[in-house]
Amino acid sequence: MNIFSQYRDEIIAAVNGLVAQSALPAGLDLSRVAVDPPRDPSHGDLSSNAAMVLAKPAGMRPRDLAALIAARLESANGVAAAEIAGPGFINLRLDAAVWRRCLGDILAKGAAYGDSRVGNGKQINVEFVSANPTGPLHVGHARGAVFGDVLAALLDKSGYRVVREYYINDAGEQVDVLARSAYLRYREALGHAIGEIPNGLYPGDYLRPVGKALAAKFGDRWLDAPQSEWLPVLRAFTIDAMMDLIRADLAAFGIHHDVFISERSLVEDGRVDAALEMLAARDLIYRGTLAPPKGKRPDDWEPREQTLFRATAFGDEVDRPLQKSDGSWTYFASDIAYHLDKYQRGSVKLIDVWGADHGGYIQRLKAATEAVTEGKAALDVKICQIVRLMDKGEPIKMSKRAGNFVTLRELIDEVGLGVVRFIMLTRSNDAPLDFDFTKVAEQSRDNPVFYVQYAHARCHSVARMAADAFPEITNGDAADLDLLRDPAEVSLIKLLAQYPRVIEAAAKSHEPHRIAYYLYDLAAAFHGLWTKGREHAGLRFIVDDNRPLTASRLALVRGVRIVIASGLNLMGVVPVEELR
RNA sequence: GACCCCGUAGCUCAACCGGAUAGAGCAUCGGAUUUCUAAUCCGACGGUUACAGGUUCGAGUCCUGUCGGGGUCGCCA
Repeated sequence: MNIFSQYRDEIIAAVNGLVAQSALPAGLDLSRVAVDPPRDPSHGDLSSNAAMVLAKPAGMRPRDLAALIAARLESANGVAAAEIAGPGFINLRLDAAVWRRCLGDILAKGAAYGDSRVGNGKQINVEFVSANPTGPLHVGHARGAVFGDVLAALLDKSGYRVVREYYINDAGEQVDVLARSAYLRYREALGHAIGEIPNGLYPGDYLRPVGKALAAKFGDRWLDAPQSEWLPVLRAFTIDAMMDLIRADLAAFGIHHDVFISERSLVEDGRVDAALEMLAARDLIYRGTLAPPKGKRPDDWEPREQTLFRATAFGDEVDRPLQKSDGSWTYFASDIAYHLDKYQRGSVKLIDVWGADHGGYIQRLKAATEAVTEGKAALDVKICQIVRLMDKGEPIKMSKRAGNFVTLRELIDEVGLGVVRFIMLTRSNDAPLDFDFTKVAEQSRDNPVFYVQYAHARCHSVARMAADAFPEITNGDAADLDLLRDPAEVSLIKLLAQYPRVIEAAAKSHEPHRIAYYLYDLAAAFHGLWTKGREHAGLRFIVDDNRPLTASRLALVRGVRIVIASGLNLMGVVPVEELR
């Protein structure tokens, strides 16, 4: 039950009633009618802009229209008052009983509270991580990994059929570099001195075990063989090893993908050719020469004729190359085939989660997706800005070249899985994020993970204490929610009632960080009520000589616990019951 | 030079498809502790939402331009 959409329906019913009376013209566009919680509590419980957005098409003054709608709402179920305010807002005040029913609903639904059907069973494909199979995951991947995973969870909860997907970039130059790097480690494993790893190859130690495994499997078979012979073999072997590494990292990070797709397999199965033929048949591919970039021109610029996709026909800046000079496909070409493939497997909504450095690539892939699916699939690309690792407010210097970059595994071991995941969602995805090792280990209010976990633990603590005071009270007790009358209690329930709306909005806007902010607010409200009980004994959750009141307050605490646990679970963070 | 993201309190950031008096935390100052875990809470201070125009009943949010920070820029992914 989403109280906001429920009363939005009431308002629309009221408008339709006025249309039926011919008080309003038919055919009004109701899509902009919204029902929101007002910022200022004196504006009631729910606030709607209906009269303001409908005034012009209805040919009325906003406040006059608001009066008509409000008059009809007065008699709506659960409405205590419908007032007109400001330029034409309709403010609804609800019966206290409505809020108590909300709490009852939360308790009844438990973990299913907040589920919705807005996705209507539609299949949606979320592609995330998709790190090159050239090494273990590092902090740079962590943010996109959490973002994609939680977005997928959010869409799942909102009634979509979610496909979580990882695209393996195993067809380009990078994996050849990887194979040559592994070859050196293979020589090393066979006792040959290899010296410094040459510039441009992967220096990481993680390739040493691969070298040993290659030596164990092939002996000295490739030692004096030409590169053309060993490269494909070593490449396949090493990619497999890297993907094993990455899958293990993902598992340690609590992430599961439903589908892993190999770029190479798309090329080898002729899927790229097929996709490009579809475009060619519609005259969207041609041979041509691109103009050099304006302003800063690369030193070695010379005009070249290339195979180009007509991206400009779909809103991109320039047409984009599909083929390298050696005849192989560019990454872009196989990506076109890949996105067509996602569509053909049943997803009309596609989401890609990328790092900020790929921002310049969005337009062309949206253009290509539109072209190759003939406008039937919509691609949304979410960009995650960089994570700056800090310690005590000072940036930590990292360089891949020196091999001292922080792996995802090290990060998890150092601060814990839940902390990493939560912190990654404490910023909007398109803002850079500071990850401070000192701060996230702190147990204080400016560490949101701790703060929210503490609220959850407190809920459990109260339940434990209550079990001592009233051994006979159980979770199954039918609590009389009418006893929850303190304004602070009621406003806590109102906050709980917003949860389904937060989930829906986060899912719709593809912004999982909203859960983190909501949970922080909820935790603050709960801590506040808790402290009130210290100051006024009558507001304690456990009231020694009043069993019925204690039972109803425990029900409220249970509601808080359910919602915090639900939000944390969505974020992939395990709610803790104790913090000691 | 072009394109994308960002610019909100001293600092780090929110602001729900455009809504009413722009909100939190930190910092600063002042309070609350015989505890259902004070690892917490309450209050005060703090704003020309970078700047200039525009759209409209209404703009931090949308459009145009300027300035500043970051990212990207023909066969890397």
